[in-house]
Amino acid sequence: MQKYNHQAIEKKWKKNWENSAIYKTKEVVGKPKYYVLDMFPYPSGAGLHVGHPKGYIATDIVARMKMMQGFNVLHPMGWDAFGLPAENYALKNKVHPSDGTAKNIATFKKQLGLLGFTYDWDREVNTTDPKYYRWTQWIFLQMFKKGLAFESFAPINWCPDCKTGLANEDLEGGLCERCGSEIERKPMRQWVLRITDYAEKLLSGLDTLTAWPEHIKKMQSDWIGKSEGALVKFNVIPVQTGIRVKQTGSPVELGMTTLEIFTTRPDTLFGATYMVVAPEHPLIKENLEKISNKKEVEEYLEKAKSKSDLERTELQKEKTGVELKGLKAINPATGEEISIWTADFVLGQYGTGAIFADAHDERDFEFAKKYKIPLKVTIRPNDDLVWERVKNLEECYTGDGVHFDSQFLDGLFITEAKEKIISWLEEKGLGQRKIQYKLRDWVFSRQRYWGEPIPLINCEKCGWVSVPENELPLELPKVKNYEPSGTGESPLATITDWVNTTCPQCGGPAKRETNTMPQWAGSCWYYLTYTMPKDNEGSYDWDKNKINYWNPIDLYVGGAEHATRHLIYARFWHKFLFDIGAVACDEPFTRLQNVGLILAEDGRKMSKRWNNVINPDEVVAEYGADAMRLYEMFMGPFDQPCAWNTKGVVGVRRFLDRVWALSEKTSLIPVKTGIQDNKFPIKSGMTVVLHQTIQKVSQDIDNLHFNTAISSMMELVNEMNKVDTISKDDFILLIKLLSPFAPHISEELWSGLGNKNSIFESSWPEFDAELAKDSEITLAIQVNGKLRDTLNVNIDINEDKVKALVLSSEKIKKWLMSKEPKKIIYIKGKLVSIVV
RNA sequence: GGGCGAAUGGCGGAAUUGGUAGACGCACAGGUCUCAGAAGCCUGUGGGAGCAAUCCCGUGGAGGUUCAAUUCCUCUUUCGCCCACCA
Repeated sequence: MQKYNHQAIEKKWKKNWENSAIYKTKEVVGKPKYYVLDMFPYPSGAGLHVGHPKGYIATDIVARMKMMQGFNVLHPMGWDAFGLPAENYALKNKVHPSDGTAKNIATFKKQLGLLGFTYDWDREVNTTDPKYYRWTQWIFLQMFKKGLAFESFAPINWCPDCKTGLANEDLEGGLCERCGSEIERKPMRQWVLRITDYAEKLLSGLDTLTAWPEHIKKMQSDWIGKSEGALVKFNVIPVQTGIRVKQTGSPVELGMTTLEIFTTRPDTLFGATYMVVAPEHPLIKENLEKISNKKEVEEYLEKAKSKSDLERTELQKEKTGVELKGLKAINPATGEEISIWTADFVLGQYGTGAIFADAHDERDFEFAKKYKIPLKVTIRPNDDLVWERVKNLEECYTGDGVHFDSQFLDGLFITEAKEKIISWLEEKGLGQRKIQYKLRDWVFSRQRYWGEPIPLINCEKCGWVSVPENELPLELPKVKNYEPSGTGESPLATITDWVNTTCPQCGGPAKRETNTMPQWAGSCWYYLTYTMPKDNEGSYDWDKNKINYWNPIDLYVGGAEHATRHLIYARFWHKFLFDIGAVACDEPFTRLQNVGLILAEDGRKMSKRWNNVINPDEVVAEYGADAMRLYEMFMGPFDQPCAWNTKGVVGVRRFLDRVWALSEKTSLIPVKTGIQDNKFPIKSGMTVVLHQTIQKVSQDIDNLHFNTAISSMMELVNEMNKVDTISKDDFILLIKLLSPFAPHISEELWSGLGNKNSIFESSWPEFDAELAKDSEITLAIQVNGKLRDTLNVNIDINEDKVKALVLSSEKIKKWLMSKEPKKIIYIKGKLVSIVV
């Protein structure tokens, strides 16, 4: 018997699999389909470290089991190669992004190849391939046609380091998610996608995603941030040195304007004692001359403007603001005049950029205390002690209670009061019901080179016109200088012969849009491409039959960091495609699983910076791809972060060595009949534990509990090691269970048993509940809740017999101390509990 | 500040409609093999007491429910992740 030589075996089978094309995606009629997908990587210059393949190993295991279970399996891989990381890498290493990307893809592909995945490389996609982004552009044009893509000049997030505008989702606490620079707000011309039109669908769709982790759904619904409330109009009037201007003439003549606010608590309107507008609110600019402390206000605005977003959030402990003297608002419910303030804790971009303030909101309460603005309590808490403090304005009460001093709301609790006042506002024309979302529209253009060109043309006469669909793809021109200009113009703007074109509508002179799409564009729909057929030139066909055959994805695996970006964006695009009839399902990912990060041995993230990166190539060379695959699945729960430990690889390698050695024990035992269809009429000594393992491993793979699947196989192997011989049938079952995890060694052992086909063309072992049943079980016997004895009995024993046996046990007699048991509890197959 | 999740031996972790805590692996110790070492194999391995049988304690901490709690409830500590003035 030769020693297990992983290098020779893995090389042999990789080559063999390539030649036999067993991983080509099949669409056999009558078989169910299973589409299992990883979030595709962007091919960075650093190559893979051992953390990257964890998710890929998991999907590969699922894919292989599903294949053996008789599914048509689609398990593809591709490259998300546009965007800032690829471009920054290229700039740093002085290579053209397209050359750098091609090189990195080759490295990634080689590294993935070492691990023996089942990818069908005929279906590989690359987002930077014009044949691919032809359809990215096409989808964008459909959105443009439907008014979902629009030009905006509003201030956006600008990263001075990356020299580009960014979406809200690209920020982390006011910093650029990519480079950590402080973000500025800069007014710029932008293309924006109206994702907010889909806010409600994106939110309600979450309820249908029963196979998604709850915390991811929670993150998405928080990000969408739905609030139900009302818009309320306040009249604003000028006052002169405290004396109101006499009310004669029309409101307009009086200089009266209205200030609209959004609130989720319209029921506190009777207690509104002041208002606050954001520093950028137009009310200030429009009424500047009427403001008596104009100078003070202007100084405050100047200060607020110079504060970055980061400062604004960091300085949140202390709220600042200034009153707009000379202006007053009229509380529409009470008719009282109330003061108006500006403060930067009110955000210009949310709601209407203005609020009314009352005693039942923490921030309003705090601000009023600081600036000694009067407050009026209108809700009485149930608890008298709390009420005492609330009444004296010592505590802000935000909970439910009975309204008072609120006219027709008196005596009502919050929910009823809200309903009633909204009806009243609507009746009087003072306001209306309103649903507000935190989700912002998606800033979709980047002032960078390495992205999909936005296929629009600006004509002096016709305005923005689509590039005709039959002219797609609009290819990204090759340029020498692709560094970002920093002026807010894309590097493409300098290529005049590309920019200057003619209008497709009127034929007149026109200019191309020079901004490109963001990194996230290509990943919004790539999973559809894997299912689209290609013609001889490699062009994709939007073949609805094929797309709708494979989609939606049955299992999608990737990192939790994509919860609020890729996964929201992709759902948005998919829902749009559904609405225009381009796809048949309205959610793209039926089931989602998160991969837990693999940390370095020192517990930190693997990074060049810490010099703690482990390269998979070396692990594969020393211990084998099978050991590496097995270890990454064995190290802990799949969705939990876990530190790498090379000693652990040694452990699973020993396990593989033991499996290898086991094959020796099988050589003299003939194969029983019926092996091919997994029927085992003869019970061997191993049958019970074997069938328990079949059940456990099959269920665990379905649930992605790989660590316990592996430990149960280890237990089986330990059992097999205890006996002198094992039947070939039993051994075959073991290697079939092992094969999705460790494909190379399993294939070698399978072929060593004389099989001519691949183990992955054989069928998955079927679990037989009858065969998995133990005939004898161990009962635990407790006295007063403490374990005092165990009892081996036949599985079919009846209750009376058990009780008699228990009471006759010497150990138990000792603990009963000749007292009469008060109660005897028998849990069938588990335990007997005696109470004295 | 808010939300979500977690806490089990020296380490990674297992155990859920509440039912024998510590499976499996690592590490460690003893043995075997060897001239010797490595590897492999066998045995042991939560803490404490005892020659032993056996007993006591034990799942971050404090209570509670129960015949029985790692599991359920209340409070609390620590850590991780996400969001962060969203009216």
